[in-house]
Parts: sequence; structure tokens; C-alpha cells
Amino acid sequence: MTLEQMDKKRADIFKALSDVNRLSMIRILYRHHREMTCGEVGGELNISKSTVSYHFKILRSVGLTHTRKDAQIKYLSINKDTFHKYLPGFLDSL
Amino acid sequence: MTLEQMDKKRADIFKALSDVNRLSMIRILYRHHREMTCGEVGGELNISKSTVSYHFKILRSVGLTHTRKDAQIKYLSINKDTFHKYLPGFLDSL
DNA sequence: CCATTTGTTCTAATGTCATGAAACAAATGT
DNA sequence: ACATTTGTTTCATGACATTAGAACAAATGG
Repeated sequence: MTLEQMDKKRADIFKALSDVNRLSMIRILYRHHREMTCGEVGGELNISKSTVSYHFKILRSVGLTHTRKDAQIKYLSINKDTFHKYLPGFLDSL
Repeated sequence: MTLEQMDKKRADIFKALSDVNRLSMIRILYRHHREMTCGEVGGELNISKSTVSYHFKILRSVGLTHTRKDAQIKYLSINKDTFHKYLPGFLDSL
């Protein structure tokens, strides 16, 4: 992997975290220390469910969160591996 | 400072690092272990000088870099304090 | 079978960002 | 004085991001 490709990957991670709603979603997930549903997380923010879905898709696409589906409900959680790899120490600063 | 204000501040930092050119500029500055001029940094990237100036203004505005003026030349450097505060361990991963 | 819950996708509107050319400003050198 | 160097600002443009509403899909419960 070239330096430029690594810069690109890092930029994608930072871009995913550059929106205040997405950052709040990460903080909420992290502080609850458990899986949460889309609706639970969205309920703490003042935005529509389609917007919540849009933001979680972006977080998932760069590997910052993980989704587990059980029946009709989807459980979200933080992907700590990605944070530790690209942003060591960041989660604990939340 | 409220949680929302802290999320906003973090989002601004991440936004500043979410562009591949700005990330390359930080990497170049960090790896040279010395102050560099705008022109030197820009010379390693393939973008116009006005674009380089635009990007450094953004990095400066969130405190990621520092500028020292000596005569007509401006010397740029990394502001390690900001990195250590918001992204501990990140610089060493570059 | 039908209403409800949970979340996704589509669409349209609006807003923000990145870019380079040109003009500008400040300091220097001849 | 005047050209040169170094960087900033202004401007126009094209590209991309964010948002909510509506329609949709899948699973559940009565």
C-alpha cells in the first residue's frame, strides 16, 4: 500500500467522523457499553430516522461500527479494532 | 463545555483532516522533523499555490499547525499539543 | 389478514467544499 | 524604481454532503 493510498484510507475514516451527528452517535454507542438499536441512538439526537440510517451506513462503510441483525431489529456496536488501528486512544477520550 | 460542543470541536478537527491533500501536508511536515515553507510543502503535491494556502488556513484554524513569519517567508510546523490532546498516538502512526 | 415496528432507499432541496486563475500585498534584490 | 519571490484573497464553478418526507421492505403480533 502506497503512502497516498494510506492517506486516502485515513481521510475516509476522518471524513466519516467529521460530522457532528456521526460523532455523537459514536459517543452514545461507546458510553452505553452495549449494543443499541438504530432507533435508540437516533432517539437521543434530534434527526429523522432516514438521516440516522444514512449516517450509520457511512460509519459502517469505513468499518467504524458493526451491525448484527436479529429478526427485524438491527443491533449496532462500535468496531474497536478500527479505532485502535487508526485512532489509538481516541475512544477513551470520549 | 457541553457534550455537544465537544462533539462539534472534535468534528472540526476531523473535518480538517478529512481531505487527502491536507492529510498529506501533515504527513510531509511531520516526517521532515523541521519547519517548512508553504512552497516546499506544496511542491511535493500537485496543486496550485492558492489551494495550498487554502488548506493551510483550514489546518491553522483548528490549531493543527503553527505559522511563524520571518521577513516575507512563512514557516509552517505541526502543533503537537493539539494532536496529543485530540488524537493521541496518531502522529506516530504516520 | 392487517396494523405496527424497525429500518432502508429514493428523491429533491439546500448547503458546503475544493479548485485554479487572477489580482493583490509585502518583503527583497538589483 | 522595478522585477522577483512568497503567500493570501477574491471569484466562479463543479462536485459532493446533509436533510426530511414518502414509499418501500421485512418481521412481528393481534
